[in-house]
Amino acid sequence: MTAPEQDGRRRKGERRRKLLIEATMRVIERDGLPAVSQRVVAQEAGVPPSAVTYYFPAVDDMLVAALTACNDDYLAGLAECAAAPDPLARLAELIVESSGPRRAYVAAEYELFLLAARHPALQAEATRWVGAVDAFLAPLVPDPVRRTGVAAAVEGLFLRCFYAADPPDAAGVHAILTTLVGGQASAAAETSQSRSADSGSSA
Amino acid sequence: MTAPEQDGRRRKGERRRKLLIEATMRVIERDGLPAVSQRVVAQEAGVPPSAVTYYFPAVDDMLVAALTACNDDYLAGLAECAAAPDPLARLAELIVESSGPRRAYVAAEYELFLLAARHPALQAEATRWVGAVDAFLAPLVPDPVRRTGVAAAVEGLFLRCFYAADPPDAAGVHAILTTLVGGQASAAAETSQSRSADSGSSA
DNA sequence: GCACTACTGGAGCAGTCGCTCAGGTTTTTC
DNA sequence: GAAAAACCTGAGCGACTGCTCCAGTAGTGC
Repeated sequence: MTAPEQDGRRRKGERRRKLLIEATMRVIERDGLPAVSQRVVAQEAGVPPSAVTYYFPAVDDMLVAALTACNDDYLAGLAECAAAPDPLARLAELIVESSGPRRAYVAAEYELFLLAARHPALQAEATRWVGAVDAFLAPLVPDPVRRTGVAAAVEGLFLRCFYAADPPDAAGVHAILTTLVGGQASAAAETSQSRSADSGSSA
Repeated sequence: MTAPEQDGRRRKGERRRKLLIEATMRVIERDGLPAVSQRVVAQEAGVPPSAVTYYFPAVDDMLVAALTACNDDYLAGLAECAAAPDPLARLAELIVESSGPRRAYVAAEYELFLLAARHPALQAEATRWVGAVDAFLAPLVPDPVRRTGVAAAVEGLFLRCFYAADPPDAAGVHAILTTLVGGQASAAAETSQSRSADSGSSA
């Protein structure tokens, strides 16, 4: 009765499974979701095509696994933002990363949303993400109507950073977020929004 | 020297070209962008596969044409919103339609954004849409920082209406938009935003 | 040693893919 | 009428697709 994580065979399998998911993400980033196929991913990962079939019975399963993993990653990033001293500033950084090192993840995340309309398993993932964003914003934006609007803006900003020719920088995104959250603050106020006054007044 | 629009041959060709684009949109809505192929679109349109090749030398050309047509359609819708007595309310209706009769167009529009990162021709289309939204919001939101935020929220709301299991209704979207635009107005303010200073926005 | 399980990977099948091509029909021009 | 232009199509080629099958190998438990 060896535990799965101690079984050398299973550990090797898990490692390879992860390798395949990462390869899938790279393919999505480079050539888009339509380019994902067993053979392409296999070559990207440096494994024979049949290995892909072994870990993911169908291509669809591989896609779901990759997109779910991507969502996990984003949720972890969001949790990190919430724990930061200035959550909104950290979120702005996370958003801006979409134009650089994390391009693959944004592409995958939005392919996820698009696929969610047709795929029940991914519908749940999309809902999970939306719920997390709402929870993240709750302490900062008490009004639920405004909060939904800010959440929508976060989605839009992710998207814009991904496809725009000249994406905004972290400071710009931060200014936008504070403006939408603050409400009465008209222009990009230089007030560092680091005080936690709003967390106590309306909890 | 007959004008192209009077030539019976060309008119028939244009009609068929339009038919193919509409078929492409239907395929995108039903099975997603990866499902688009010459043969599938041909069957959807009820024409032989070679007819697709005749009008669109490559599948990529067909995709670009369909997505551009979709963008044209959205830009026309936005122009109509700007001309309405209450632009924001009309925009809310346009957004909510994404969960119903115009599902195909939202799917296509976001596939456009995703493809834009890789395809120059679609990059220009995406920029055109973003510019139009900005122009639409300009009279309503003077502050450019806030305006960019509201524009991002509009994108996010479109997306949410598309994939959400229970999408918001027009009144809800309208409340969100007025809250974000109004700034200090916390809940859905009843202020009718019916000034007609935005007649200059063209295209 | 043995049986058992997890993983490996080459071969191959039926189907679809994008795309070409040669020849056909309809419409316009002269 | 003839010639030209635009539109139309069935056949088919090589490449790729998802997926199956099955004879292997490596690691585990006894």
